[in-house]
Amino acid sequence: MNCQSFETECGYICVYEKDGYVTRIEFNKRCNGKIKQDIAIQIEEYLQGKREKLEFDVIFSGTEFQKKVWTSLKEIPYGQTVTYKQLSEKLKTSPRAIGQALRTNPLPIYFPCHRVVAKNSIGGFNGGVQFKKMLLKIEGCEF
DNA sequence: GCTTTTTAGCCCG
DNA sequence: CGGGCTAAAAAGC
Repeated sequence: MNCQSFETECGYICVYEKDGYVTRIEFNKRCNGKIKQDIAIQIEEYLQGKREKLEFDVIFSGTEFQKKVWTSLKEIPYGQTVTYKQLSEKLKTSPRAIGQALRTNPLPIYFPCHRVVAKNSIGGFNGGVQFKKMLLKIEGCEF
C-alpha cells in the first residue's frame, strides 16, 4: 500500500494507492510515501484547477445502496451542485439516507460528494467543511 | 428477522 | 434561529 499527501490551503489530503488502483482518499492526514506518478499528477492538476476529470482506476467496497449513491455522484458535472433532496428524489430515497451514505464515501473528490449541498446551507463534510468549500472554490463554485 | 438508534436534511412558525 | 418531524440505513439484538 502506497500513500502520498498533497498540501492545500486547508491542510493535507492523503491518497492511498495499491497496484495502480486508488483505494482511499482522506483529509487532514499526512504521510511521506509516493503513489503512482500519473495518479499524483492528476490529483495535483485537479487541485490547481487545471483538470476537471479524474481518470484512474479505483477499488472500494460498500453496501449496494452506498455504491449506488457514490457512483451516481460521477454524473454531477464539474462545477455544479445538487441538493441532498434532489439526489434523493432521483434515487427514490430520503435526503438523510443520502447524507448517511456520503459520509462513508471512501473516495471523496473522485466521487464528488462535495458537489452535494443542503438546500439552504453547504451541508456537512467528512473531512471538515473547510475542505468542501475549498473544493467547490477550485471548481469555480462560490458558496 | 425485527427493533432501536442515528443521521452531512427539511419545514414551519 | 429553534424545535419538531421525518424516512431510511445501519447497528444491535
